[in-house]
Amino acid sequence: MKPNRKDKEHQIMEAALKVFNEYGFYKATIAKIAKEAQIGKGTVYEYFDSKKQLFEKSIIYIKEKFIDDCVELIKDEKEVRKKIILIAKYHGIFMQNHATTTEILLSNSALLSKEIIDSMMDVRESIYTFLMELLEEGIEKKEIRDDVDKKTLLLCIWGGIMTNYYQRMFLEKTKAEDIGTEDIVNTIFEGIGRS
Amino acid sequence: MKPNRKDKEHQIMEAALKVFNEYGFYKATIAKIAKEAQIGKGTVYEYFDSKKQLFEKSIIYIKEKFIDDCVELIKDEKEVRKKIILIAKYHGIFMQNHATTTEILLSNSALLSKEIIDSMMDVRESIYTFLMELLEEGIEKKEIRDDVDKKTLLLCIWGGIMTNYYQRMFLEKTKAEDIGTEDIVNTIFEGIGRS
Amino acid sequence: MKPNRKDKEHQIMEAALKVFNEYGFYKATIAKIAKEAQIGKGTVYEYFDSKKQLFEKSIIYIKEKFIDDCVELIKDEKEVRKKIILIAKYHGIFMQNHATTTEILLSNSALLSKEIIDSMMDVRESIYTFLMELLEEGIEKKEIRDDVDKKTLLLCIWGGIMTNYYQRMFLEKTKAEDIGTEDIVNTIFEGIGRS
Amino acid sequence: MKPNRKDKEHQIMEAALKVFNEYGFYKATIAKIAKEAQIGKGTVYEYFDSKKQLFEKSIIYIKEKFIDDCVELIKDEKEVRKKIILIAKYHGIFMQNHATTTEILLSNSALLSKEIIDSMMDVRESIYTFLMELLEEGIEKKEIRDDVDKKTLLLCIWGGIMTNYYQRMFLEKTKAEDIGTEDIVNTIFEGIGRS
DNA sequence: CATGAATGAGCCTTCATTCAT
DNA sequence: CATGAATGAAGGCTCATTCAT
Repeated sequence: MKPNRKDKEHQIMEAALKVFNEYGFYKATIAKIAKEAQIGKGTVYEYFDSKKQLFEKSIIYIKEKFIDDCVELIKDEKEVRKKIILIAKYHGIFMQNHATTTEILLSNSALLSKEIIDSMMDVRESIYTFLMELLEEGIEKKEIRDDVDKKTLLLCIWGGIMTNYYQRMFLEKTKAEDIGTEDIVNTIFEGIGRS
Repeated sequence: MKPNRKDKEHQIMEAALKVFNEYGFYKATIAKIAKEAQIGKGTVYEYFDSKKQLFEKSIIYIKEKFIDDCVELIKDEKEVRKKIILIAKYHGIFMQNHATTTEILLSNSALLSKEIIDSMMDVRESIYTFLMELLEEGIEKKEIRDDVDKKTLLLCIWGGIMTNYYQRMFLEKTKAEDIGTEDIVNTIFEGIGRS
Repeated sequence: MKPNRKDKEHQIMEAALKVFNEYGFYKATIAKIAKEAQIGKGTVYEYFDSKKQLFEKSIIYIKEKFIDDCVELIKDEKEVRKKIILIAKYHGIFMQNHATTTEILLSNSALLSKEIIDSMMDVRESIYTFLMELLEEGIEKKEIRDDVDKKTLLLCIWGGIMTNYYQRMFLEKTKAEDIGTEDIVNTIFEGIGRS
Repeated sequence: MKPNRKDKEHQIMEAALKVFNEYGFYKATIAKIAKEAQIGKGTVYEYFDSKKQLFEKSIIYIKEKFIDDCVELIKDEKEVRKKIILIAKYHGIFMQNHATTTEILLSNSALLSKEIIDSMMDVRESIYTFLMELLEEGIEKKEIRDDVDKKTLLLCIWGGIMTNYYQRMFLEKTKAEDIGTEDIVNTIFEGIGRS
């Protein structure tokens, strides 16, 4: 069974993600990516039109992988809060392996030209769509309050988790598995104010 | 009264922030910055050693401006929750004017090479230090719970606010002044869970 | 038979020598060298890391060519004095074609930054090593006196020849083949003093 | 007595020689020279039209100083061979202090653009003119042979001395005063061949 | 006169992209 | 299909020179 076109595309995207991750978009070079993928530079252009397109397709690819993994991960869990904890944990592991790229997807971007930022919006939207379904399930199950704008809730959850992970992992060099996810998620659920 | 060295430095940094903002670090060119500042390319190098240094000094400059403004803004307000609302609102306005650059400071970065990311840590730390003082005041005044790790609380607050603003402003194109800051902050204080 | 990597390197170095020769190191530009070699500017960097490296490799290349040619030239000549005459003559021709560059190798340098001067020492040393062998042969054959420090002898021979050629060719515009090499070498052998 | 125009010119040229010496022509900057001369950059241009002119006037200045010093130094010496030894020794000291610049004058140049090389010819010529007078004196006094072209003799003497000094001082890091000038000059007078 | 801030031409170097093999 | 040699546009940075003060 010889590897088909899709396999090669994946192989290139995996390499690209690794290199984008290590160097960021601008300092990542096609040469480095090709070397990482153990193919020739020209071959990259057989599968992708440009560096920009390779980047975009790579983050879409990784996003889909992330969402698929999440769906699988939470399928046996009933409680929404616990699902969120599972996703947050998984996201931590994911970040550890995909660092920069993951952030591009899930957190706020910066230093990118508007052009690149635009190319990431759709990806963010689909993450949010996935999370929104979870949130609606939580509202339905009366785990989550229904008296506040849902998008606001979503962004409070996600922003709280993301920012905690980002700070802990990238700035304080804590390992993903050592982060107290439960505390974070509980804090977001229960609020920071004194009741 | 002829403009002195500091004035020119500020003039260049303002231009730099505008251009970094518009194009991101890598696509911003010294030529563009010089043109924006209405000076010659060489002049930039009379005041800054390199593009990297100009970037770093610019974000430190804007951060200090942001913190100074915040201090001024909240000095007559007693309640910490309201102080946070004021800061969140101001931050929205600030983002509107400094967009990308502000985020570099306040949100999560991405796509940057590790080198640049490192240069931003100190800046982030000083923002967090400022916010932490606020949070400790809130704990003392019994507005904020004291049974959870303070850093976690801080990151939940800030992440929630930032992510909401980011999404609303950059992705949904809402104007800063139209964002329901109170709802966001209240949600973070009261939690997203059903009590 | 397509040209291989070595051929291209040589092609670039030949062009580089021509341009360094014409303009000196600092005024020679990669653009000029590339144009001379009839290739793109970027191609130069496929074969050499930097302008400095290109310069260094070029002078090493030309030195080796010079020494190889000399070895070939003198192999059938028995008398050392005549070998030296042959080398001096060949050196004149060589200078005519490589002017500045040859001098960098064989004469005294000047106006170079210390960095560049350093990079030339090894090259000079290997020329001297080659000539020293000749000199030792001359001592053994009793053609050359053995009561004076050998390095001093070497430098008197070479300095006398070089300086004569330099003056004649570059300052008086005499053609290499019109220089009375025998007179020069004889003068050095016999001394300038009245016996 | 306020310093007049000539004094300031000399002050600048002294500084220029120091800097040209340290960095070579191309890496020497007007900024460095002005700083060394403890004046403003603009002031240099009050006295000299361009960097090139400053360089040329500086080497002419130093050459005249060198020749004047030599004339003074040898005025009480009768024997030409000893005069040459004195000059060679003084030249060594001079090189030590003016290194690169001296060489530009006295040895063979290299790596310079033709333009600069041309500007040095006159200077070299006047050194040779001075030495030629000495040589003619030697011929008259029957210290030096008269059966060989005088220019050839001159260049053999000077080339032998210069090359020895250059090698010893710059490549072998010997101090000027430790060089066996007598051996060198004797070798040139007596020849390198076995009599 | 003296100054040094301002300038922009110019150059080395990088790298996405192309294309002949 | 796969390759990687070749390319040239583009950008950071330097520095001789100018000129307003």
